Amino acid sequence: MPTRFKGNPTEVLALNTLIKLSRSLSALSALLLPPLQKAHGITESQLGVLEALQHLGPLTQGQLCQKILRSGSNLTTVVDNLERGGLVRRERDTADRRVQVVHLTPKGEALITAAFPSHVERVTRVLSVLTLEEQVELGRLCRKLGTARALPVSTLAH
Amino acid sequence: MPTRFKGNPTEVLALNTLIKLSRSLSALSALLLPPLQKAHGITESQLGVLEALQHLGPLTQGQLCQKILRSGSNLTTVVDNLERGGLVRRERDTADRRVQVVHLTPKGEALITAAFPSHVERVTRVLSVLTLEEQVELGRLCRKLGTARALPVSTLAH
DNA sequence: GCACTACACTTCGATATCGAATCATTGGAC
DNA sequence: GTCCAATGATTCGATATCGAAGTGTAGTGC
Repeated sequence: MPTRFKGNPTEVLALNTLIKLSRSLSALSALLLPPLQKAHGITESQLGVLEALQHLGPLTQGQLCQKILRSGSNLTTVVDNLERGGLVRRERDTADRRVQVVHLTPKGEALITAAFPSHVERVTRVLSVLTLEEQVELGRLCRKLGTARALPVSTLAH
Repeated sequence: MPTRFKGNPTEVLALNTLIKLSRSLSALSALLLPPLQKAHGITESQLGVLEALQHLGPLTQGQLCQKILRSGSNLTTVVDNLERGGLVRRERDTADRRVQVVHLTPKGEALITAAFPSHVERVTRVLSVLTLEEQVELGRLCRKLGTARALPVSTLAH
């Protein structure tokens, strides 16, 4: 499974770590998303949007971009699909007419209320292959990784 | 950033751990993929296929599916795009005519040879926000997570 | 040698995802 | 008031990704 790349040990470690990270998330997604799709007909991104709206109230599309870490153009598509399914509605902000505020509809509210608990249960069940301490440590490492920045090219020259 | 979900602590921990895992990978992808795209015009999946072919030699599409953990239909698309770009070619297996063997072309070989070292360097640089020990531990936790299985529904009833 | 099952891959229709270009609106400079 | 730069969202064209259904080939049982 690990890379066959012949590099120095630090490079091999970094590559293999990234591969494991990527594969673990793929594996989790394969376990968690089909039930959402089959039982409620929604995707991961749609769940993210619905959950944010339920817990935080109506949000602008820009705010939703922040929440689900996707591009603006992607968010337009996801909200389009949710709107077509009658789960959310857009409302133009009267103060700033560039802004679209996204609201949960009663149907969307009902769906997320029905879908989220069992999703949480599945997540908890799947993550339970790690002890609670391991989950904390994994979270810490991921959080630290998330702070990585692309260094300026000049630093390549050292 | 963490979920607003009001559940028991175990559920909240599991959800937050998953969110951090997902966000860390998104953050890494945002750093690593644009350079690949800009400098060489290839995507992450295409890199995965080209790298596998370079290190392992010609592979069937089924074998490539195993390597990059994607569905067969997706692999068809990715190989289609690589083939259109002249980076790989398909060759029908003479012994079993159902099988397509994917080969690197000289152009593909040149591209992956040019692209991979700088990619590895970027990966190493970005992962270096973690110590080597932390990378090892992160890899171990991810590996363990990847062994998670969906439990049968009956186990929900305890 | 025929039928049937299994397997490798492709096709199809859908959603996700991005970046670049575009559109509409806002708010500031003047 | 007019121009202009910035901002929020959409559109466009591309690739990725899936599952379901379809195609063609292999191999098995009889």
